[in-house]
Amino acid sequence: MAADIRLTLPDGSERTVPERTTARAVAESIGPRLAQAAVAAKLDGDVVELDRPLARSGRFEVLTEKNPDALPVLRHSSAHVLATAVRRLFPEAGIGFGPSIDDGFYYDFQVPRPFTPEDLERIEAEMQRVVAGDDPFVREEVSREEARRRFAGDPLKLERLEEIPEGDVISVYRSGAFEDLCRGPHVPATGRIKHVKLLHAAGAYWRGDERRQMLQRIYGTAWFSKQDLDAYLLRLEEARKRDHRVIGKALDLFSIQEDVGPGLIFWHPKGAMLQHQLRRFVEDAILARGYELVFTPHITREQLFIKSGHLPYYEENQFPAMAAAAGDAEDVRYRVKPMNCPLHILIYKSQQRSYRDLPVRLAEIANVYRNERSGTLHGMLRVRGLTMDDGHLFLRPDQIQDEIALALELVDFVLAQTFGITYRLDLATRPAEKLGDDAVWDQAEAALKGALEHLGLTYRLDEGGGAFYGPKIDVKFDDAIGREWQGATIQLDFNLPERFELEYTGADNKPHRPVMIHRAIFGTLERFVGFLIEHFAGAFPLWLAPEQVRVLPITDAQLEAARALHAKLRAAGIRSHVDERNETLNYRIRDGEMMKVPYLAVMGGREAEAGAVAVRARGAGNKQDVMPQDAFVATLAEHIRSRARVP
RNA sequence: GCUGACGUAGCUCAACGGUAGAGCGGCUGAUUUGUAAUCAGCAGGUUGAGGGUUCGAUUCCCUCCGUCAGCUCCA
Repeated sequence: MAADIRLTLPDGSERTVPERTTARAVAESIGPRLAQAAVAAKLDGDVVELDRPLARSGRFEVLTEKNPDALPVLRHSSAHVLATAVRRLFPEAGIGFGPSIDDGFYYDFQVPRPFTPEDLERIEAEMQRVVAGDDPFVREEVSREEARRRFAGDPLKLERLEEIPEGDVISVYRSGAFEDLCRGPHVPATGRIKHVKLLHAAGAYWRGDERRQMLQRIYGTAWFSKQDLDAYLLRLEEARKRDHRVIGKALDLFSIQEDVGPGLIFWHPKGAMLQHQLRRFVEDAILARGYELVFTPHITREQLFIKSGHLPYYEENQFPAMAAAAGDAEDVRYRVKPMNCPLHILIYKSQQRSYRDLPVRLAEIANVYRNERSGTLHGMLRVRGLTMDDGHLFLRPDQIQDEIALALELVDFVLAQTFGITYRLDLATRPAEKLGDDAVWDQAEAALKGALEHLGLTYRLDEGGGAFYGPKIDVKFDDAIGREWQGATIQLDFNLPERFELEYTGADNKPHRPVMIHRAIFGTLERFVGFLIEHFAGAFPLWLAPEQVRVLPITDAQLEAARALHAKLRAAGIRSHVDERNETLNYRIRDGEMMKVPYLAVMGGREAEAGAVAVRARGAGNKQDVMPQDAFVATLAEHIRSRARVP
């Protein structure tokens, strides 16, 4: 009666087994050791547990601990073990969701008081007892009525249950005394979870909605081997050393001062040099691409932002209004700008534009201020005083595709070709609170999508992630500990031209409405420099490094020769200084390496006499390169000119 | 903004009801050094701010400010 199904194994061979054979049975038929090592199985890309009867033919694979697809299964099961332990110690705890995430898992609990670090220790110890129990994970399919009965004491689970569409399978997983409404899959038994560690607890809104209750979320990580777990914990520690806040302090790049306020960056001389070089770089790049630089005021009458729609759509991110200026009517108020677009629009509007003039490309590296919520601030990566490398393009509709392509080319030139950064693209569509009609949004979203697809770029869809005035293509990157941030952005806008009644005169001698593109390449200098610090771990390429060469005379006898080399470097535009401190050479080399200076130029008696220099490149250890001073200067000057990624 | 943890010398950290300490860094002196820390001495703190409890508070309690992690929100 049972029909046969055909399973295609990874080696290409086929196996015919009766329908409803379990994955475990198939694994056993392949080999007992494979069955021993099996964690779960995969049928046509879907991960299933070993005891699940197979219902259809397809590509079949046994997942062992070596297979990366097995890790999410382990981690999801670890979340159940966590919940089991919490329920044992805190029987009154309500349960929310407990998924696997990158590198680990979490589980949300509804508890009368938040977990303390001591609670976490107790919970972790209890988890070890759950693991020792080696309870099998048992899957059961139940009716909606039965599920309601079983989760009667768990209001969060009941809420979730009611969202499962009629006709869908409702599955329940039980291990020991713990039962969860869950899709699975799971490892065979709790005993498979050996190398698990709880990391921290924090509040998290139920369903990610800040209007709803806050649950207590416990984060953990789980691995198949102790080595993997230790390696992961070491990786976290190493990442902490790359943190731009740590390096920024160690290399004296920037500070944030309580007297002045959170989210406001002090660029110290070395950090300011980074910003200076980046500004020069991007200004050259955009001037070569037909942009014109502008400068606009930092504060404007509030009326401008009412007209643009920033008030009220963006009001919660703006600083409150300032009083009227001397001589103004009393009801006039000023705002510090959170964006530059309305001001650039006014420059566009300051004269009549012909279709021949378009595209008009205006750019400004401008300071804007946004009233970001206090809990979101993060070093240089999320600040209240932002230095945007902003640009606004005013186009004829027929120029949209080309200009988006040019903007994407510029992004790639700066990020990938210059810095070697790999980035991801998101297409962010209309948000809930938005300006303008859906028809206009349809058009704008289609144009961005068309440009991405025309260029053959892969992208993710960020539903609802657009700006209030238009959809955008965002560039995303990760920080040292894997958090995702947005850098460059290209935004298409049909709304602001409408609100400001922008026009150009067409070939038909009639007025037409231009389209706008808002774009930033770095995003903001704050976030970009913060990211670069982590990307390079403070070891910036030569052209960007605040201090490019440090000249080290071995003894005072070489002081004059060292100063002479320094003068040659300076004359060639190279940022150098002489370390004249009364310390051993070893001490000064160590300091130079720790300060990430690209080249240490050691000047000893032999070199001074020969007009040479002993060059130690950053990170090259004690491998030194003795060369004529002129050759050294010329080589560096060329690397700087070409923005080579050295040393 | 919300939940929790944490704020001690320039930096990294000790001390946890009884006169606040170390290493690094800084300064001074000696040393003149050949590829990742030379030695010695000295200076440096109303323990984030304000209140309270106490004979006595860095330590316990409250409020505020800030930082960190997460959530939410965003370049």
